[in-house]
Amino acid sequence: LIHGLCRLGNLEEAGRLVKQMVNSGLPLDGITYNTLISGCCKQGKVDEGFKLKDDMVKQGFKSDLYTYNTLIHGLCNKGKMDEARGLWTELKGGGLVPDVHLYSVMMDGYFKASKLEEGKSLFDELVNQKLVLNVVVYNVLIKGYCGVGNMMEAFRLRDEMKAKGINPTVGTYSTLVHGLCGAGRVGEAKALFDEMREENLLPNVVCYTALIGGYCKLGEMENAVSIMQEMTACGVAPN
RNA sequence: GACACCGUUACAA
Repeated sequence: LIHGLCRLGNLEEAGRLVKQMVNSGLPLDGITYNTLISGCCKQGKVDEGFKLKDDMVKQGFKSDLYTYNTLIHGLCNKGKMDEARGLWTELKGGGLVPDVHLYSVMMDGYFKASKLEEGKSLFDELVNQKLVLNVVVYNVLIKGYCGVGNMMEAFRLRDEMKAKGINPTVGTYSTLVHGLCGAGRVGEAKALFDEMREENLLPNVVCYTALIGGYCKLGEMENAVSIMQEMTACGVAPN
């Protein structure tokens, strides 16, 4: 129940449930704390999250990777990368080992803060750690390169992940479509839809919207409208 | 007690 309320952003009701638990003599456990911390961070209330972390430690629970990953994610979403890096150092000092979730959170944070080099060096570190790479890590990295207009590297990474047996997702292609459109390369973006279908991926509303945006940016409104009709014909409803 | 299962964290317009 608490998780569901947190996901909906209803921290007030979640808090009421917590009080009810405590009043009934049911102590919170570490997972419940982490759930609440995630709820706070999703609402941008990272400070509240830190208070809960202090509280859970006082109650005898250890902050684990869920705790740190969640708080670091919250900091990254606020662009507070120095503080995120501080927590990263803190968790390592406490004997925790960053996992692939945390690497992707940090990388994404650096890219969103336009710090490509920092994000890329985390990726290199991740590879050297011999942690198992996954599709999210690649999606994040590809987004980083798309964000700086380096489509060459973005596609090289797409090829690299496939070579490693990590299948791109629709999200991977949405990122690439958006990147190409941002560079005005809308024809190539449209051609990507065929590559997707060859990989048995069905373009969704995000992909189509990115492509429509590309045509709009070029002022090719008739093409934009025809894509909207095409998506509808393919059973993808515009939103 | 063992085993199994089991609630919390990351990416796209």
